[in-house]
Amino acid sequence: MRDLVDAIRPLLNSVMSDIGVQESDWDNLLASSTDSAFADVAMPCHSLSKVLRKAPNTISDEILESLGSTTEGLCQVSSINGFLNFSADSDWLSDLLQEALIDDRLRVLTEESRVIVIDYSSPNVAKHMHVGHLRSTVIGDALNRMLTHKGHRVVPENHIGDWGTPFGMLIEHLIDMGIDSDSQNIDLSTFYSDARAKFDSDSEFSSRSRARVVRMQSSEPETIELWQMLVDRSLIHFNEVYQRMGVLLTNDDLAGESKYESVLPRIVDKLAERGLLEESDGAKVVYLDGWKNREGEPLPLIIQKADGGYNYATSDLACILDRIENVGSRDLLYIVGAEQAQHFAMVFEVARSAGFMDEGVNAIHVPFGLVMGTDGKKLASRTGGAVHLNDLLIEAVERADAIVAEKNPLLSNKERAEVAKMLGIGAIKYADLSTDRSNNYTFQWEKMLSFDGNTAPYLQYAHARICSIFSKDGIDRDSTLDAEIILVHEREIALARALIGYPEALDSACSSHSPHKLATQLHVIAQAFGSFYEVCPVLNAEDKTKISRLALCDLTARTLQTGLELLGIDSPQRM
RNA sequence: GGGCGUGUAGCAUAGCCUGGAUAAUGCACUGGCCUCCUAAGCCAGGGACCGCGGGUUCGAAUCCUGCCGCGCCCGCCA
Repeated sequence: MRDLVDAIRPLLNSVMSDIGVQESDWDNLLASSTDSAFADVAMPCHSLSKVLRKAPNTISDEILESLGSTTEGLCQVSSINGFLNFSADSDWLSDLLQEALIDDRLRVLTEESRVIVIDYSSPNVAKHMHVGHLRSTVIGDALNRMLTHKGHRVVPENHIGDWGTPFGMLIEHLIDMGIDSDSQNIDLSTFYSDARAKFDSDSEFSSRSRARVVRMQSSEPETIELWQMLVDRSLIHFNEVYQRMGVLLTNDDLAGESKYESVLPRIVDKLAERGLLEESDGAKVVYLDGWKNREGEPLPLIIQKADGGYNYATSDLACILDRIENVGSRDLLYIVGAEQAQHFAMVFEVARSAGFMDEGVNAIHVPFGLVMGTDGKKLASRTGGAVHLNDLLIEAVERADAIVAEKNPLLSNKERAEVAKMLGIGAIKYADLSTDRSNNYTFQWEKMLSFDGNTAPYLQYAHARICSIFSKDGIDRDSTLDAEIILVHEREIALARALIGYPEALDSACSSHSPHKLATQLHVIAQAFGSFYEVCPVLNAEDKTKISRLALCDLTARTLQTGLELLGIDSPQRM
């Protein structure tokens, strides 16, 4: 109810100064009511009793009287127990809805455009994408869409793991398997583990693997060619998964570790120039105040290993410099699991100390919890290994297909397949995006694919029901744009309240990087619609009411569809 | 041992940043509602010492503090 607060504030301004209360004393008292049963907006006056030396309910009574008729056409005001309660008038609500109706952006404002780099997904070359990449990819994709919608230039960066010591063994393994063979034939599900097993058991293999790393780092053409084969094979896999998931990432967004490899020595030099580097057991490290290891000794951030190799931290520092100097961004988001919180805290601190970023740069680790199985442990396959993301997505669509086939046998095979994809993928994404990302969440097929509750199918169904109203009578959706919205029934008014909360929820979701705040509001809207639709006939209503309700339906559908799209979820017309 | 996160009805969650009234939502449960626009839905009901103890405050799920449980992290992996 941000809009109502904004509308009431100027009215209170003069009243409050008249009774002798400074703006700073009441400014943040005026806010959305904690309980919508009382009011839309409320102002508790208890803290003012110190200033005015009067009882809270006397104060709220006085303010109510002073407001007089100024709130007419805006809201009803009452004074109870020291609270001023403001309830929006239906005319004011309908004015806002009509604004939204003719607005492609549904009253969502754009912000002053910033360049925002979002680092997400980050799978590893030569490995299958697995469930560990799910949340980063889904949350990152949603934030990408949401922030772009708010008017920012989002630069997605997929920091794939395509460099480092494991590539020695991977390349040698590729050679062993026959380099002439088509890279299409590389089986990513076993490639890495096969190579690792040989590396651990075969000393001849491990020694040539180590030699291969050196050749790779000196950019020996033959080695790079083999490396590129592995990368290319993996990109085909990544893109297959991304396409199936419907996320925005493409090859243009790749910013793998190999991209930064050549500038790492420069990073070391810069840190040395700043006097930050120290030597410890042959490694070059930075010690930061306040960080201690298990033994209580100073904990370093390792910049260069004793063997001369580099770590993830160094690559991250190079990334920061690149993003600020070359991409021109001052907003860096890292959609990475919560377990890496310490790593990022240290990296950001070093980057600041080294002058890579000043205080005005927002480098933010956006952490998330684990995906748990129903056994309460980190989700794993039956054999204990990581669950392949592709398999998960395929299963989601298969399960959705079976449900749709049962619920709506009339759909053609083609349409059912399309709907199943939207429902299945939507269900997985929504399950992830509808709760606070910092919680661990339990992966449950039945729950996420249920048509009841706070799920993607429930929201999609609400949308599809509205579409079917329009198609039933062959009514053009755009025909309602100039409709007069008349809110009479309490459930029409409840739906209106839900709808005007959309822009606010989106803004809140963006500023806190918490997509669930948008998801929660969409669920409120879908619920309010379901409740409205049950008792408010649309097509069978009289002229003006019918047009008004059609407009309300259209606005609801557009809000659900747009909101879901911002979460990366499609809304079928029929299901 | 230190750090980060988390704990809210049987279960899953929102609310915590920025304190406000009878703690909200979903699943499950109980009962009701289809000759009428998708019942894949809707309505009603029961169910919570908001982990525990202190503190601050007129007022604490929310802020501070101490415990407890759970998860994760704590030097050459990423």
